[in-house]
Amino acid sequence: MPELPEVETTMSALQPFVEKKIVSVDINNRHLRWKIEKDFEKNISNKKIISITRRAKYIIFNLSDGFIILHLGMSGNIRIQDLNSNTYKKHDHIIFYLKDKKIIYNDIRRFGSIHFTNNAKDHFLIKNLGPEPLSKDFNKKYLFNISRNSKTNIKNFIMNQKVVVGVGNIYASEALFDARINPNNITNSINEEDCKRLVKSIKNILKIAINMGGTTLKDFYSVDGSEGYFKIKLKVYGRENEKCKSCRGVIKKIVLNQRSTFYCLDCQK
DNA sequence: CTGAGATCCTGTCTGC
DNA sequence: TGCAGACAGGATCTCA
Repeated sequence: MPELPEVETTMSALQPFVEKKIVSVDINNRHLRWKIEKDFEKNISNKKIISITRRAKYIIFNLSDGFIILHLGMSGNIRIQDLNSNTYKKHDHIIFYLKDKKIIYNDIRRFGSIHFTNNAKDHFLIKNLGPEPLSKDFNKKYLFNISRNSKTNIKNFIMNQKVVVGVGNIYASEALFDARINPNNITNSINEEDCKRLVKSIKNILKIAINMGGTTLKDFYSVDGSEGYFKIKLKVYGRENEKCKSCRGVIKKIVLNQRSTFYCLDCQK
C-alpha cells in the first residue's frame, strides 16, 4: 500500500524496462478511480519506454510517443512475471506484455488510476501538484508563507498535495511527532521555528523510508511478488495507548478529517 | 476562494 | 460461527 516511498521503490524496480517496448495490453477491469479511456490500449501498444519517473505519488512512463500516468491509490501494486507464467490473482486489472515479461497492475479497492496523455506536465492530475518534499523548493520559507492563510489543522494541511506532495496519513503523524507539533494546531498559528522543524522532519522521515526500501506497515509486495518487506520503526502511528518513545507519556489516537491520527500529548504542543 | 464531510471499492478485524 | 459495523496507507467531489 503506497505512500511516496513505496511509489519510489516501485518506480525504481521498473527501471529494467526502460528501452523496452510495450507489445500489447490486456485490461480486465476498466473501472478504476476513473474509467480507463477507450483508446488506452491502442495509444500505448508498440511504444518504446523512454524513461520511468515519479512525480508525487504518480509513476510516469515516458513513451516514444505520449505518457502513461499511473497512481496506485490505496491498495494498488505492481508485479513482474515471466511472459509465459500463468499465475494470476484476483484484482489483476491490467497486464502489460513486453518481449519476455509482463507487468501486472493489481488493485483491490480500485482507487488507483491510469491515463494516457500526450502532455504529462499539463495533465489535470499533475499540473496543480505542490513541490516535491525532498526538493529545495520545499523549505522553511515556503511552508511559512503558504501556511499563513490556512485555518485547517496542520496535519490535514501537510497531507494536501497542493501544499507538498507525498505525505500520506502515516508520515503526517510521524513527521509531526518528530517536529513536536500537535496535529490539531491550526495551520496559521505555527511559527517559523515550527516550519523549520517540520520541513526537516518531513524530509528525514521520507528519506529514511525510501532508504529502507519504501515500506511502512502490513504487507507490501515487491514487484517480484514476494512478500518480503521491511518495517519502518513507527514512533506514533498505530501505537495508541503505548508509551511515547521520547518522553514515556502515552500515545493518543484521535480522528482528524476522518483519518486516524496519533500523537504524544506531552511532546507535541 | 476555503474547509468539512461524503464518496468511490474490497477485504479484514472486532465485538456481540 | 454468523453477522453488522468499523476501519484501512488516497484524493476528488459536493455543498455550506
